[in-house]
Order: sequence, then structure tokens, then C-alpha cells
Amino acid sequence: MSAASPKHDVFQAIADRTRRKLLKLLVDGELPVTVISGHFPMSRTAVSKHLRILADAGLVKERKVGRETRFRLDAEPLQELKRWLAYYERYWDNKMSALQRYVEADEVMDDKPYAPLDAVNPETKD
Amino acid sequence: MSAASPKHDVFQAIADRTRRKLLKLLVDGELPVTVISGHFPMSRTAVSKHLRILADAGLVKERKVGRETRFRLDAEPLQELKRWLAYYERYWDNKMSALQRYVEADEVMDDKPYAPLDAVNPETKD
DNA sequence: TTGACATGAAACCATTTGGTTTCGTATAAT
DNA sequence: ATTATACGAAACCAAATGGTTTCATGTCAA
Repeated sequence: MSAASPKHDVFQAIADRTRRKLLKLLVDGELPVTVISGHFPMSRTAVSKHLRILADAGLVKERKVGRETRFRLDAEPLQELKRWLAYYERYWDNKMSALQRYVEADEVMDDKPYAPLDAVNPETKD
Repeated sequence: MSAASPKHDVFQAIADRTRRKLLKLLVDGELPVTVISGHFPMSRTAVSKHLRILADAGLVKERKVGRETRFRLDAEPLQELKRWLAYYERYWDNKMSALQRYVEADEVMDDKPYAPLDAVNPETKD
């Protein structure tokens, strides 16, 4: 239970290259919007909207200082990604491709022993 | 150097929840399109398009068997994600928030010691 | 107090995305 | 030979996305 109902999920937030660059830029500390947008070839408003999306995903925090708003990285939500990834790590030790796993699971290779349409992924998130 | 010029990048490919479910479903082995689409509340064609996107990102492989096309997981491209994530791991040990890092880096907190606008992220991908 | 700076909100726009239905074609089954 | 199955391609559509410009507001500086 980190942020309450994050309007944007982490997967979407990091899907955009500009937003990934934003995260990287904010790694070194707090920066106000104008300075941040100076690093990008688009309007300040556009950058501001990206920052909003990152904030909605919990990946950046903001703080008002006088007339400026400073943003900083909060990497914590990336742990969700880490957990998601961990599930797949064993599959890229290509000691076992999906094909091989299938064949070895039962030697049939014909018939209809496909995933039973129910009882598959009983209820895990994704 | 895995796939040559992947038309879709991994970040985008996994941004969609349906596609993440597809990956999970294909973990256990090869499946033909019709069986796959049976697990989703949308048309076969829609699922097929998702599979195409995953294939473009290198996350699934396909194989023609008679009149069917069977898809299987290829987790290898997820290693890129893993590397990307690794960069941020040290930041979610919240022993040090971005704010703290900034303050401790130099005690100024005023002035203009913001990221120098050049010499920032000299040339790393994202 | 007057003007400049920092920012978000709003309205708008083109393109991409995620979905649909319809159709053509290759393969398998009768 | 005919029919049924598996699939992708194409045309289409609504909504989301990534961007723009303009405007209003709050804060700092002269």
C-alpha cells in the first residue's frame, strides 16, 4: 500500500521516452519546472504535463518553493516493476525456451492439452 | 544485439495490461491464436494485433504449424528493462531521497547550482 | 505599485492506440 | 470436391496521447 489509487500506473508512466529522461534528470535532486523544461525540445507546458503523469504514478514528488514548483524523483513505485520482472527472470535463462518447456511438460505435442481456458492464471494481477 | 531494429520497444509493449496478461499466459508454452484469444474478452483480431506488437518487441516468437500460428514467450528482451531498473534500485533504498541528496550534495540550496543544462546525461539512452 | 517571472488550467489539434467488422486465403477434414 | 477452421489484412471508429498556444494567478523584484 503505497500511494492511494494512482491515477496512472507505473507501466504507462515509463512507456514514454521523455518521461524516462525526466526521471533520469531528477535523479540528482530537486529541480523547478522551468529548469527541467530547458532540457527538452518542447514547450514548458508539455513537460509540465509529463511531470503530472509521473506524479500521478508516484514517481516524482513536488514541493512549492516561493513561486516555483520543484520536482524530485521518488523511485519507490519502481519496485512494482521489479517484482513483475522477477517473475520472468527464470525464463530468460534460455536453458529453457517456452517451446522446450511445452514439449517437455508432456510429450504429446498434438491433441488439445492447451491451457484449459479456466484455471489459467487463477487471479493474479497481470 | 538481439533483434534488429525492434519496431516496438519493450517499454511500450508492456505498457498495456492485455499484453502483460498475454505474456503471462504464454509462460507455460506455445499456444495458437484462437486458444489464446479465448482467454480475453475481445475479438481474435484484437488479440492478434497485441501479439503482433509483442512480436515486434521480440517478446514472443511465432511458429506456423499447419493452419495455425503458435506463439510462445521470449523473455530475453525484458533484460533491457532489468538493466534500466537496476540504475534506479539504489534510489528506493529511501535512506536518501532526491531532496536529501540535493541538499547534501552542496549545502547552498539557493543560488543556481541546478543541473548545468549541458553536461547533464551526457549521452546515455534514457 | 508596477512589472517580470514561474506555473497550471483550458481549449484546441493531429496522431496513435485499442478496438470492431468484413473479407481473402491457406490448410484440414468430410 | 466441398466445407469448415485458423488466421491476417484492410477499412473503419472512438478515445487516449502528446503536443501547441493563450490566459489567469501568485510571487518576487524595482
